[in-house]
Amino acid sequence: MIDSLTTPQPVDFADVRATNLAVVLRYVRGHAPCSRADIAAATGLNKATVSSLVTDLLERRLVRETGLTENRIGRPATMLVLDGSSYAAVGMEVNADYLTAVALDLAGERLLSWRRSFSGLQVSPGKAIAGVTALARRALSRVAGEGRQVLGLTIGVPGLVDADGVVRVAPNLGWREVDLGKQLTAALGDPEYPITVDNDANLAAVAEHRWGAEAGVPNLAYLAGELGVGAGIIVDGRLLHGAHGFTGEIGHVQLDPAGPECGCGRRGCLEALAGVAGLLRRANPDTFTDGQPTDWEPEVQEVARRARAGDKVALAALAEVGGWLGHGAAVLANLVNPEVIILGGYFVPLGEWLLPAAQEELTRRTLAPDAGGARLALSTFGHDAAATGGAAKILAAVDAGHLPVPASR
Amino acid sequence: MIDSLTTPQPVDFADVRATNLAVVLRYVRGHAPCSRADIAAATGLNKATVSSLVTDLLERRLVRETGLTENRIGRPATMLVLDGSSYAAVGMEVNADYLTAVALDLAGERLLSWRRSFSGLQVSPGKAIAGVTALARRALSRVAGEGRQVLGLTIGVPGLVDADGVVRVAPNLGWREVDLGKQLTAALGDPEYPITVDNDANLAAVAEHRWGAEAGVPNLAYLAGELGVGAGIIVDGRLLHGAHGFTGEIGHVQLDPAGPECGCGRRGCLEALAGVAGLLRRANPDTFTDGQPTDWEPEVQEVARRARAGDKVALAALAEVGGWLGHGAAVLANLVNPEVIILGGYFVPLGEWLLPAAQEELTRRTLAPDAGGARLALSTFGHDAAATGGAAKILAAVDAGHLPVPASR
DNA sequence: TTAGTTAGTCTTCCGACTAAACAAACTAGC
DNA sequence: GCTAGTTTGTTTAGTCGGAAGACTAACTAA
Repeated sequence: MIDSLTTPQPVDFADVRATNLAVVLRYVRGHAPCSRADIAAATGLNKATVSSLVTDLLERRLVRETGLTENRIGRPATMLVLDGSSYAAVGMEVNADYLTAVALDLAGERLLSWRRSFSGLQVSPGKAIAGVTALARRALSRVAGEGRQVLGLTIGVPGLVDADGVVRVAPNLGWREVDLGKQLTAALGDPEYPITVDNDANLAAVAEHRWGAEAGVPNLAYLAGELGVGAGIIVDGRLLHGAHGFTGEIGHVQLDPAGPECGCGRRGCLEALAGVAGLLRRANPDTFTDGQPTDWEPEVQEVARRARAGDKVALAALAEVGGWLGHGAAVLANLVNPEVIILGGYFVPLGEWLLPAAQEELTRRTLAPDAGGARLALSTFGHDAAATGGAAKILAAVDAGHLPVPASR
Repeated sequence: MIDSLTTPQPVDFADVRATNLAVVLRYVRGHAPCSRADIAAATGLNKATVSSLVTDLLERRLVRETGLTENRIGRPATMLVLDGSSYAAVGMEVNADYLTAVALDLAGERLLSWRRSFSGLQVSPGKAIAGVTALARRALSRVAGEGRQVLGLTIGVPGLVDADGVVRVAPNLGWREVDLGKQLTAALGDPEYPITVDNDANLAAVAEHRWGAEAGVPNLAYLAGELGVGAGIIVDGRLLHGAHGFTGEIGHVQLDPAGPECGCGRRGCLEALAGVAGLLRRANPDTFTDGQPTDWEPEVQEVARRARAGDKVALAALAEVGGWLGHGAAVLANLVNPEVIILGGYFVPLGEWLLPAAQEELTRRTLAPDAGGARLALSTFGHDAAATGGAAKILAAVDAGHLPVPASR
């Protein structure tokens, strides 16, 4: 169906063409090498129409003929594959500990995946943006050097990002009211392609939705455990943004009024119970100090090592944190009813010990576990989930019909 | 733009026509008496196209010429208004205490609003469905008697309703796995129009979104306080359904592990703290007994009376419940970021005393109250919010392009 | 070599929108 | 009262994109 909920948005032929081009493009993406006849049969479009659409896509270099023909009875088919080579989408992430840049070609092939250490809290927003710009420039010139047209750049930030790309608050970067989108656009010289900013968990959810182990599941949530805890929520195939773009802020939902103190001033927030600091406090009752650890990865690895070795304190800490994680996941499950909740961040390396307790608690707390309960799963992305999601978001826009105009010719 | 996220869904001229018919219809609905020229100017459609579309809508009797012409320079315009008279949408609600039926014409005018007392818990699902069917028949024959074509029937149920219209669990009706949609369809003799089932809070949210005091706000939630507490969530203009249709089940989110016992076996769920029983327990510490009150309205009125008279116990109970209500609303606000949370059910008659504490608590608990905080508001619908929403959902489908085929002629 | 099968293109048609001219119906002003 | 001006809505011609089906191409099988 045609979407027409927002008021005066008439439709004409260009829209029909764009939509059908996108339909064909998506089919080619999803069904690897396929012929025009396949497309016509599957989509219901007329053979002639498919031919015309494919010609258009070939001219735009979005699709390529492999020449290979199958070996069956009848005339052999010229097979089509997605031609990623002419385009690239760039995703980035700013985090307390690192900057990440990922570039994907149109087919989703990873062109580059860079990571640079970075101290978000120790530099001013201006300096941070300079660092981001530098990394973006390198990534952009790399893909441009390969002759690719850049389709867009999306950057993920751990904080509240409004609809205009302004970072309203990012506690773990020390940012308030930073207009990252505008500044980055200016620094990169107002390029043609769109530059957008989004919450990191939102982007990670998009990555999972598109290329993760649970790709294609229309209702999923991504729950990221880092210094903060945030969620990205996809319902009915759409990423939720809400009135101001601040969905999924589950980190400061209070689970236990008698719980440990949280940075926000309250007690027993999910973040305090199941954020990195919450785990490390419990796992290291004697040595833990309350300053936010900038680079917590070694400490998390140490906890994993102890758990593997059977350390009682570590195992108890993991079970308890797992329980709170399940409690938090249950809030998500009850409110937005995802089919699967994908855990990211430090939950992944410790998943082996967190998951059993978390899944049990989650199941206990969902109203109809047999019918509506959510599964927990571990993210298969590494540190580049959000950056990959940023690139994925751009490719999703192409799939939705915003085809790039042919660059040369 | 044309919506094409779900995979193979090509578009042709019929879709273009349907979309543009809907565009014109929505414009007429929103801009009361207006001329063809107005529509063309506002939508960007060509005057000739608008004429053609309007002719089509006139034939379908969705729109009517008022004949009235404005008194300005130039040729007078023939004004168009929505013609509700040929169609009707029926919404119903099954509740623990009553059955409701509402019929609206296409313009949203209320054709009937009936309420029948009913004891959900004291009759079998079969008997209950017989009662629903009887009321539905009366409503349907009434609107049919007025010469109206029925566009659809939607029925709201306080419980988990899956995507197929099966009521999986409805604690306050004592239902499990009741295929209400199928049974009602059969009982009404497989009519042409769609018969659907949805959660009552979901439907109430639709009603608010369409005709409430906050109509048109694209991000809103409806929080219903009855025996249970449930939410309907609209994000970016769409009602959330989730993987199984079980969104908004906030009633058994635990806010206080040390709180009062809840029917679900845990402690301190929002429902136990801020459901009707939770309030009455606190307001009547001496006389309250724990059986679920079937008809709680008189008792709520009594609490209101006492509050008005300055009764300390009642005021303290209301302040405390208001606080928990704000806490629950904050969970909603942090997860799905609505602009406004509309309170329904018993929260309305007691809103005067609940709101201050609730709003304060909500504001305290949202991460960026200045930027993303949600407002609380009271529903302006009475008992027929869900039923009205059921009818509204059908009219929304018409607005989205599912135009009825012309009945006669 | 011929029959059968499948792929893809070509041609014709139709439906829906645009553009621009035009007819209709009014007001304003001399 | 007549003309000029203005606005509405229809008519006509033209364009675009998809559907249907004939047709060509290229192969397998026997």
